[in-house]
Amino acid sequence: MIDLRAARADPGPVRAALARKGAADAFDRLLEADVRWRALVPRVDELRAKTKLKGKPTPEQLDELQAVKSELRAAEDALATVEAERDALALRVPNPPHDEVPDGASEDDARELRRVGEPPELAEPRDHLELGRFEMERAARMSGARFGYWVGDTARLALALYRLALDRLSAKGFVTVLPPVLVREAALVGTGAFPSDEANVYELPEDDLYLAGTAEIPVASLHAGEILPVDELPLRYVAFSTCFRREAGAAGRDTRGMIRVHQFNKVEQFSLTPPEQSWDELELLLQNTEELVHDLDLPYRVVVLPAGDMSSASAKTYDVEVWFPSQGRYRETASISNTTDFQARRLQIRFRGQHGPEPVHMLNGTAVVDRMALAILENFQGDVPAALLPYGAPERVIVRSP
RNA sequence: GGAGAAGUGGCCGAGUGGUUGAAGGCGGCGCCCUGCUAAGGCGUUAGGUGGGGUAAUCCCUGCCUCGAGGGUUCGAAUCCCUCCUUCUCCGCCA
Repeated sequence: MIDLRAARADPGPVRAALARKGAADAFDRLLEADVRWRALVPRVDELRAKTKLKGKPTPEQLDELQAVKSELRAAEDALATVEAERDALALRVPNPPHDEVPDGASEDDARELRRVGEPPELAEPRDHLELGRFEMERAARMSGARFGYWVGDTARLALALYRLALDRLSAKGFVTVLPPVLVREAALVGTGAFPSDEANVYELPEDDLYLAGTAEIPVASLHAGEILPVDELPLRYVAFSTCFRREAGAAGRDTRGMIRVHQFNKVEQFSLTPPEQSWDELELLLQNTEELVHDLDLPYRVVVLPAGDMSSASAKTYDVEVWFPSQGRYRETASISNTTDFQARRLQIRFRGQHGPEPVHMLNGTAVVDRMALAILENFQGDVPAALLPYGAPERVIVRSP
């Protein structure tokens, strides 16, 4: 949710920023509905004021009140209609991108910040399907395409990866969370996943519940509706969860292997900060992710996503992309975003500032994800980085059958 | 799944149809008092939103909000309905 009052006071810059996300039109329609809404408010307020009495009315007053009331009903209905239109439009306006975010809407428009580590020289790299045990055909017979079992050493590698990330972040003061992954619609609206990315969310209509595509969804709602004491900020969490995505619109992409599946596990960082601290916090979350990838000896690069390729909630997103030898390119394995006050407005998470309650800023970022375990398999062709050995990973992933 | 009770401001907690957006307490903030500390005194302190004024972090003013949404009534925190949540008991269960 954008700051509507600020936007109508000075719409120019907001509109220009939103145009970079392709949302200038949505913004215009919102402002137009807002104008109509504000035009109706004074009349309704005036009629409501007329209905207020301090004691029992006289018979003459009663007659007058009846007349006012029917007029008021009509005015309130009109207001409610316009208000619903305005609110629906407001949900469709994304968070304006930060000035440093590049233009463009495709992956190719991302701005590369740096490359760290050297891709390995491999004559004939085997891919993760050969190096790990995923049982994709058996999974497909059970659950369909884009599912896989992690079995044996392969599973232990993944578990060690999660434990490494959870331990590291816990040591940095992030509070560990195991959240619910079945959530109501409000949690998805609150993070901006609805209505912008509705098609990618699994729904359980019998129970009015949805499967969260990331721990960001339930963790963002942890403090929904609260006014937080300022001395408790920043609040930092690290959550482990299974993530579910329909991958609608990804037909034909990454059809081979475990790169893009409907269900995966992720360790996610999440911060709530005062507004003036959120850009430093974004760098901190990125640094945490880079440390993990670096300590896993994975070659990677960092990019800034272009305005049109970010989520609706994000003002600026860094992706950490790890080298995949079987594909000969870097692939996204982490996404770190500052949603500024966008989610905080929707979820009404505030802190008590100098001049009353203000929305906090909220940030989320991948720490580690299953896809990194695939990269580990491919970059070291089955050998396991030393950092994972204390967490129960095998020194070398051996695939046994059946 | 069945039966019952309850949801009020940052927190606790009064309030069963009309000067109640809401007593009192705690916490917070300001001032005073006291070598320091502790204690004490006085005052202040819900959120949202529309409009107006100003150099303004400010002031004036309208409206909405007592879990959410509907309804009854001239008038609802208070009565009715639906939903959500919490607690107690029973049943089931990793």
